[in-house]
Amino acid sequence: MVDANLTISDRIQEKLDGLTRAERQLALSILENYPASGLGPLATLAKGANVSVPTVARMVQKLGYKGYPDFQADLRDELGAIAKGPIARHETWAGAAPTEHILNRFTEAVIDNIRNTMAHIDPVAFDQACALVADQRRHLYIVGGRITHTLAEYLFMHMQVIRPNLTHVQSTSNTWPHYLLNAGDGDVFVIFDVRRYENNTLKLAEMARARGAKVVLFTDHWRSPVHRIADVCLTSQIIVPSAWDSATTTMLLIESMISAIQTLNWDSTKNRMQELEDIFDKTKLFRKFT
Amino acid sequence: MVDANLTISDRIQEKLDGLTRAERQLALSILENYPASGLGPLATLAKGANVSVPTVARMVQKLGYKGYPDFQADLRDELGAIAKGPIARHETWAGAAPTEHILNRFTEAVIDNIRNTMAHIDPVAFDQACALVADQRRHLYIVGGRITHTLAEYLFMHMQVIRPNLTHVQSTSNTWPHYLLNAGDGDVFVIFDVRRYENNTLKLAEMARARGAKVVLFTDHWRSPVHRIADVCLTSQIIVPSAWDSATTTMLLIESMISAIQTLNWDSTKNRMQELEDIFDKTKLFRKFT
DNA sequence: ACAATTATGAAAAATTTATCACAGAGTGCT
DNA sequence: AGCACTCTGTGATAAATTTTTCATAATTGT
Repeated sequence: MVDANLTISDRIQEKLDGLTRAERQLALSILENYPASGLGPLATLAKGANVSVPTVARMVQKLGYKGYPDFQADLRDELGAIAKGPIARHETWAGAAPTEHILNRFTEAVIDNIRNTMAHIDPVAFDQACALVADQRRHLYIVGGRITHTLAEYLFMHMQVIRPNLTHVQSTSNTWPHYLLNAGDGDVFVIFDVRRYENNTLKLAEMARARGAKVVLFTDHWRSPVHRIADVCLTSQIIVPSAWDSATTTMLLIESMISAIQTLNWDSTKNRMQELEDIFDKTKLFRKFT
Repeated sequence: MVDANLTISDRIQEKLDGLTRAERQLALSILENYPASGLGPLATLAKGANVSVPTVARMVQKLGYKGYPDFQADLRDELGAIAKGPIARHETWAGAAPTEHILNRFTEAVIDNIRNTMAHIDPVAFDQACALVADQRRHLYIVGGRITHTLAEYLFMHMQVIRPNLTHVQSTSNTWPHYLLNAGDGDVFVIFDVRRYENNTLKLAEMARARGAKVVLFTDHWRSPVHRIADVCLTSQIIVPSAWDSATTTMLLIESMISAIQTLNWDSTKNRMQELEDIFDKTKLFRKFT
């Protein structure tokens, strides 16, 4: 047992730097489901963090405990102390900051956006969109606007790993008409368009449609005019306490889509990822995971 | 393990009448310091309630458990569910889709990431980071890597509106040494580095630091090696059911930061936004809001 | 008040759980 | 490229905790 006035969670975070890879992996696993996971048997904890049993024993010693049971005893004490005090209901997200701190206000707004977006989304439409984007026979065009081009790029980057035959187009660039030259029947356009909707984007969507391409639209819940011609429309709520709109919810939809498509195309994705790994290994662009 | 939707505390109270004297004595003792006392060794619990060891074993069996460890496991599960809070416990987000639909699974993971990130963030560090990035006397460099360059760009785009005197650098590009030439004392580097940590990014950070610049790091909770030299380190949890990591939580932090800085610099931001509007109006790049 | 029944606790047996010592793998350094 | 280093996991050993057994005490019904 060690000093008080400092939760074990704090202590772990503090010592995080002094820990080795496996130990840190373990420490984070403990914090992830704190404190419940630390109150179970050592072996269970080790398994949950994908580390070996002695790693746990070593880490708790580094934290200053005599052994795992000692650590558990302290955890239980802490739990007991919390339970006795006024049960502060989790109204705040960043626990250490007041409710009015921007982190809490912003996070609350984003959670609300997510809840609303998910409540109104049509899973069938989402699945359709995924199927279209996953279909390797169709050339895939990903289109972003002024603000949304970063989102478009994020999707593009991941789709590049999953499948061939795709292009990133920026509607704000004046080169996009050139891309349309090659687009045709059965191709797919994923278009991002949120407030302030862009005229260029609408034009591009119309022309793509005229050429017989499918259109998947990511927009906010006021809906870009593109939605009238889109085959599938995915809307997100984007309201936050800021002068700008939030892209977080849209990002969540994009990542869900990537995850879904990766599953649909898993065989080819797996191979392509492996190849990518090999290339990175050869170029030694990245450090080994530490 | 038994049915859900009923806390163990409830179940004990319910069965209280069916228990014998010693067992009731024990039950009340458990409830007195719930749930901490039930998570310790059986013998300790027995001693605390002044009953014998087998009494405990018998009572948990009456409650429907196979044995004491089984009882403890259920207690821990309950504890885990409480800690996650009512919002995270949401089972389905996309109401129209089944729980196993990727939208629900993914969203749940992201909410969990957000909760964890916010639980462990240091608001003081966050405020410091905001102050550094907001300070217009310092030149601001925003650095992204292979995956993170979209996030970096997103921040860059917004900061461009808020303040002058900033540069977007890509650590994967081989032009970054040129940017460092101009960097010096008192400048600020916002660096994004998540798994697979990039050697280039680390080098860049080191050199920036050597030149007397401040370093603000956005990373995942395994922490990029850059964190050792960073002045402020903001970590996000990024685990999702996918072959890739999630950028959504990091996006949330970035947007919170933008919102915070916009408030700090509100006078200048307001003017700059107005100017931007005027320019857009002139170029007629965007449709009027409909 | 006595017998039958049930509850309780002490102690031993069985099982689970934690600790220790050692060897292999991976890293970084010269 | 080779050596020394640290870190990590496997298997063996020791410790602890839980379960079971059984004898005794308390309780209830007649």
